[in-house]
Amino acid sequence: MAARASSKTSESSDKVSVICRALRRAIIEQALEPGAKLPEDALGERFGVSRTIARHALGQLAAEGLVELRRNRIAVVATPSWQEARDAFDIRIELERLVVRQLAGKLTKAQIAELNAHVDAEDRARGGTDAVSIRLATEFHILLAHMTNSPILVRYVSEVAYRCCLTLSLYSRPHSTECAINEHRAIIAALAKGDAAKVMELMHHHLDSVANRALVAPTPQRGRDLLDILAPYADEVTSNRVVKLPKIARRG
Amino acid sequence: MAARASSKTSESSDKVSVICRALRRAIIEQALEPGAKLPEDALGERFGVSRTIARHALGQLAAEGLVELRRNRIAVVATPSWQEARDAFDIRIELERLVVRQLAGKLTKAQIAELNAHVDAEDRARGGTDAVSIRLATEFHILLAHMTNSPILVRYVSEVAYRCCLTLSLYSRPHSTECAINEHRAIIAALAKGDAAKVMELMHHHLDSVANRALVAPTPQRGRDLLDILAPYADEVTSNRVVKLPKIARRG
DNA sequence: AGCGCTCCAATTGCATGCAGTTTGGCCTTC
DNA sequence: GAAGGCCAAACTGCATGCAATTGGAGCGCT
Repeated sequence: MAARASSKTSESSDKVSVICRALRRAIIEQALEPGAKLPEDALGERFGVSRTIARHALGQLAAEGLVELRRNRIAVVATPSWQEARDAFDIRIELERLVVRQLAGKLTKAQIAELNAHVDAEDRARGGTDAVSIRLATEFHILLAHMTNSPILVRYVSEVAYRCCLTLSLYSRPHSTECAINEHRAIIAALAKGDAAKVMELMHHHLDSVANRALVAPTPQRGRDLLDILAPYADEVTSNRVVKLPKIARRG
Repeated sequence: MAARASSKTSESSDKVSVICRALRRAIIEQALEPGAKLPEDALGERFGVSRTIARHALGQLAAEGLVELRRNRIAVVATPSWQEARDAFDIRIELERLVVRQLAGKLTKAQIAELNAHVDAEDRARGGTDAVSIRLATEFHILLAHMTNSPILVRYVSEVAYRCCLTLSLYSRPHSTECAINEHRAIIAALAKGDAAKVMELMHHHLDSVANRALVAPTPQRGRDLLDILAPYADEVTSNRVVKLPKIARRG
């Protein structure tokens, strides 16, 4: 029997949603790097909509954590700190353990075939760019979440997976995706077999190793924002009076 | 040592954010029941802003799952199905186990005092309305999440806790909050003692029992939307051709 | 050069206006 | 009296316009 009865969860076809999807994809494929500016005007013009719509889309993406919004400032693609990246992975591990726990032994043959087909696609994409491989790997996890047919779970897994994607582009060294693909296959096998404990363990290990491979170390030099680095020092000052520094250069 | 260095995570003071906060609170205190209509005009007038802003706020709340938005239709306070409510609690259990796992043994004396003070407040509020008790209980959990100082975790725990709040107002029988308060105290004690496994178990049991006390059973009668009830039946029909019924009366 | 100042283009925050869609009542018809 | 069609009011989807804020170029001073 299928994990649950099917139901639609796709986003509506508002102009706002269209822009959200486009930006989301651009971000996770690293066409837009973390820190990239996203002026409302430019987005509106690019997508043929008014600034109102672009603004609304940015609001949605900010709610998902993909975009940072500060009052009266240009929106930028989010630049998670190393710690936030690690936190995201920790949350992701728990959520996806829940996913596979619900799914173990409950998948139809068709669903298993769909999963295998996806991993095949990942395999074929191994020659391509890293960005595509990462996107496909992420989509595998989202596909799993969809099969639980819990819209809330889908939403959270998707969001946190996208965030992880984002951090991979920030902190990851060019990494081989082969073992990840094998781990995907192992997860499918354990799901089919119905061994919940085993598949939870597999998923945990899989995500943990992806995180460890990517988040090499708290390398404060690489892509970190100066203010983040100084934050712990500033915290020791009375929070109102900010330390006066000789012109802090923020990354453009 | 504190769980982590402190940092601000509060929402900005946009008009949009103000409206979001107000609506969120109104919803979780059941001033706005699930299904209540939220026309943009009315909200704008009530809060002294334009429809644009009200609309944006509704978009944010929809992203949090507190509001349902359908194209060209009046926004309504979300009406989660029983299954969605159960899913929300399942996710919440995992997230909050993560919270206490990170917090066990890492709290400062000041933080423990803050937690105790909050539970004292819960105690004092026992005479008041159920809505206030539920809100305070929820805020205890959010306070815990804040102490991890992981913004992502705070966001997810808050969201899912609010959603649970919402479902409590839908499905819960008037329930006594006393045992919940005692469980909160037990969690604080275990956190102070630093017994991670124990406190995870406590949190799991606490949330599970809240869920079980509230989500008594798949009672299709109470507050459920007629279309939800009929959904499983409709699923057995070819999905395109909808069963013709003699004028379905939706809850107004 | 390096630092501080002023001013203007770029950009956001928000309200309003118009067009298209839905809703709910009324009227006709059976 | 019930079913169905019609129409106005209500409401949303979206673009545009205006005021306020920002940040960076240019300029003078040390």
